[in-house]
Amino acid sequence: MTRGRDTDSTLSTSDLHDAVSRRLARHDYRYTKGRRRLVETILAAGQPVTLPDIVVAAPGLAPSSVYRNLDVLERSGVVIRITAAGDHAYFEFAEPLLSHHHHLVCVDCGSIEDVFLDDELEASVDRSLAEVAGRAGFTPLRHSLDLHGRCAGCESG
Amino acid sequence: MTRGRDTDSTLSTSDLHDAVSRRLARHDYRYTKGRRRLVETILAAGQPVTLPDIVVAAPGLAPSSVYRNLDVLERSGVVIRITAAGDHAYFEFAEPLLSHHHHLVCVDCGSIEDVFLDDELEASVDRSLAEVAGRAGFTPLRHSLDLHGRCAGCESG
DNA sequence: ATCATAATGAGAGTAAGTCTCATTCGCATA
DNA sequence: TATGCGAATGAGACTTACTCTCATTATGAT
Repeated sequence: MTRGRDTDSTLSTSDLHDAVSRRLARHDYRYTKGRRRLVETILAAGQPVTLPDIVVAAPGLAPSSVYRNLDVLERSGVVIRITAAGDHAYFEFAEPLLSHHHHLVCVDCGSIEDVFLDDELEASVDRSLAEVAGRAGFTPLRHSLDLHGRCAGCESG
Repeated sequence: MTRGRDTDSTLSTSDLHDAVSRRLARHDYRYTKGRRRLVETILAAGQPVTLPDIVVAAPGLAPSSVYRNLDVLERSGVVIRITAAGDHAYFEFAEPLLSHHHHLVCVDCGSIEDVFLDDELEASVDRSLAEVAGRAGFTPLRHSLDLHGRCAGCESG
């Protein structure tokens, strides 16, 4: 049973590595073995992951290095940090390494699942947000649209 | 210069206290002096606030009690917790004590400002989210739609 | 007023995340 | 391929937002 996001990803694995390498180089960071392994672990997860998720899936990676490298990847625009409720922050690939999407956030267990909306809605959301932003002198960068509720497991359990 | 959210609020101050009292009672919580003062401090702020904001604005409130009571208010549906980037969580009144709205989140200074969108867009957002949620067996409760960017102060500074 | 129970607050405790620093690695150059 | 320098690593100390504990006090019903 494959749980990866092959169908959702906009890039092949090798293209992903190329893109990550380029983004790191642009910020004078090196694409080391550990960082490559970190990227592969996030990719294999196929959904937003926490630090414990990563360390469990890749025991060779030192927690302090994972924290540091998630920060490096975030600064380089490879990864974004999702600060949801719960103890840990979640990480996943940034756009456009992963195509634009949103989250189903479970208020019970804290799990986060990716979902995709149609482009028309996205466009009207951006238009409306740009309008209110302009009114407030705010410079828009990106929007986040998440649905909070109960996942199938927590609803039935 | 008044900075309160009188114009945005759906309730008068005394109606707010009534509503809070009712919600607390529904969960067998008491509306004590400290909790009343906490609610008034959040109201006076007129925007999402952190724990330090509250303690500075109301030095009489003990931090441990404020943490506990924010939790009580959240459980009772009086307040919501916004876990944005930055060190502290933000709190503001939950809907419908405060009418449905969204946030302009500054990626530089972490400040959060409320904005309001038109009902038509909200409805189509909810419709689309309900569709993808249903597909995933997810039970929707509410959505959050935030715009991330740079506030006027950080953009010019 | 009295009582049972909930709330308070000062401080200890927990743990996610950051920092330090001695060692190791990667990459550019010869 | 060898060399050297700056970046990366990792083990653990450290910071700090937040929670827990518990003795005391306030609250609301009778």
